[in-house]
Amino acid sequence: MATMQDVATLAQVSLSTVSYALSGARPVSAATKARIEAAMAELGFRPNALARGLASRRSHTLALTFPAMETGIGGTVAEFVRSAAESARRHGYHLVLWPFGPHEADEIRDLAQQGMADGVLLMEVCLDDARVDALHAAHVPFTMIGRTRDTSGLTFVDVDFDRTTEEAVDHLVRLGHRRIGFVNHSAASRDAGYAPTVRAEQGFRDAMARRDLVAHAVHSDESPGAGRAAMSALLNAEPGLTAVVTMNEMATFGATVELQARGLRIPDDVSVLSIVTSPGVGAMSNPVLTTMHAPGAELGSAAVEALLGLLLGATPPDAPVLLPCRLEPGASTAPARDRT
Amino acid sequence: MATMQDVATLAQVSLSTVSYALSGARPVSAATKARIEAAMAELGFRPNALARGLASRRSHTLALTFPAMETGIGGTVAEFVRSAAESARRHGYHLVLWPFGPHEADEIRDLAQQGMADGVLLMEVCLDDARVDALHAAHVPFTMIGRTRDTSGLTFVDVDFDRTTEEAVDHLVRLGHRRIGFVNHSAASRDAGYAPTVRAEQGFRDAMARRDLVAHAVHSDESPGAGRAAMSALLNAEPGLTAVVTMNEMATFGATVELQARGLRIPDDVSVLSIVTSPGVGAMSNPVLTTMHAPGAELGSAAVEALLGLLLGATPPDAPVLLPCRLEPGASTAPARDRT
DNA sequence: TTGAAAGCGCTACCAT
DNA sequence: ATGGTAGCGCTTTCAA
Repeated sequence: MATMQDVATLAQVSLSTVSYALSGARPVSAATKARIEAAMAELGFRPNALARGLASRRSHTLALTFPAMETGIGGTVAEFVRSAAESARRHGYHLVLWPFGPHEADEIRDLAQQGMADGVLLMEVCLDDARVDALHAAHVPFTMIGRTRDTSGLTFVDVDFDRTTEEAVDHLVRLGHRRIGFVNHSAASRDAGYAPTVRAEQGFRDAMARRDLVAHAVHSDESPGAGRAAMSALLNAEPGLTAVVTMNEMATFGATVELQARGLRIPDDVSVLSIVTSPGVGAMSNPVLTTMHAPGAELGSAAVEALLGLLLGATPPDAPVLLPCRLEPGASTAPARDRT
Repeated sequence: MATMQDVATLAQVSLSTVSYALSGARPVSAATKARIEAAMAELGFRPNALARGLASRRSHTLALTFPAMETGIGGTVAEFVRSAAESARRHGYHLVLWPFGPHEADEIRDLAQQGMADGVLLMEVCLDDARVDALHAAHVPFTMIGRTRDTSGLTFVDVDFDRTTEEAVDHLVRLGHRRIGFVNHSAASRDAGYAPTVRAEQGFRDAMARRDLVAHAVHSDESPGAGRAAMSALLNAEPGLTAVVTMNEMATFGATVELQARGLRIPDDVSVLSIVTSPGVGAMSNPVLTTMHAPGAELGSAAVEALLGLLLGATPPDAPVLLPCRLEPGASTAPARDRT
């Protein structure tokens, strides 16, 4: 492998000039630059990333803590990861995956202090998250995907749950629905401080209250069976239900089954609107679900850019990035038909 | 940040002894080792990964080319990525994501030559793959996920399509089915040399031929609409069809819709067996699909271990890893009922 | 069992 | 506009 010194010798310039020609950190005459580039091409020179990192004290690598994804995650996370990796690359950075959960704050901090990454992207942040404190204390630059309860002084990107639930309810209310249910993630996730579970429910309740409507919200484990039971519970609590908002993909599939089992047609009798969904899940149902697709890709690039901003010295948290889910029309929502 | 020299000074030993105490590459007396460890703990010492990599000429990082996932990827890839990242970590390696497609062989080679990664995991390998030639020519250690047409001298892990299709057909034939269809990935993917499309169809045809059965195989784009059309084509070609094997998740959802639309019940009239599936997709249908789940996680760790083997000098390709998909019983396959 | 020192291949400062 | 050079924080010979 050719080194920078080899290039310098061949181009008959000093090593440092080659370095500057490459980084552009100081002007190099067109003539010498041309000779250097010719030499680099001839030798097939590739600058050594580790040497560069060691000398410059920047690894040009970002770390992404990769969630455990026990269950039906996948889609949204995959979109996010891919977008983050691509965005990092566009900015000349690598993305490394650190498969650590919320309880391994020390491991994450230790790795960060090994200098393999210049900053950390923290996925699936909980309302109270030990990793946040650990990284903060260690002065490791990081941005959160999601956000803790208190975000003062922290950088984050997140789904705008308030706006998403507001728009979901708005969509249904405009169709004439007034008896609307909500199938959330599991009670366990809420107890674990999983923020989306908490924020979405609050958003849904607020949106309903704003319209003087009664909010029927239930939790469901991430399985069709649990979703079916949740739908059943919802219908028992409010027999006149005409629409349901779901934020739990596996449960949604069970919920539609329960509706069918009761002889309720989608969307004629009950509208189903699935929010914060992965790409493609809407198409997996019949009829195709109306969904509000989680902005995984946008969050991925936004998170990378926020972190790079931090690295460049943007001490104050830039305008927090809050993105709503976009409505993707399907065939599972329709005007309300009274069934009381 | 404390350096190794700081530790050495505090422990009153030489820098090299600290290094050896850490790596174990040469014996260090228990007493000095204890002093060194105390010093490291006191200083909160973390060895610098870049310096280590530069000096040892090993980055302790593996690169994973991350597929573009234009289409319904997601689940299986996510499983694979997570498992690979975890396995790498267990072995003291990092996993970096390189978002490059099959046509960016040069970029992948260049990055590999920057020394940021000791080896490359190549996902979604095509039958003829430019990346394979590029990496081979550049002497970059790599292992393929999937395999090219000619695998001589190459290391790979892959789904055992022969065994998977054989077991799929076996499962159905044991249930009395003889008129069995196959819904494959798109014709475009076959034309692009996407190996699973080619290998699965061949495996299906072989399995059917072995039993003197007629193989009805069709391609379908990755969408429910295309899947529905494919199912329709299959039924028109063979009205007496009693079972269908699918290897296309989005298409599977459309296929079941087409069956229902024709008044055919699953599994009473037609059995559906979905192969090489992502986790959880079976549960998204009603009835729950019988599936053969792609061994994403197993492939991930196997791929990492194969690559690490290469790095340790295992020049000869170790026993190639070929893993079949495991049957996960659902409610979509049942004994055949003649409909001719 | 331990120490000293020569790099690894760059960046960035101090020169000129 | 260019050159010289001191590190960056380790690994790994070579010596003792």
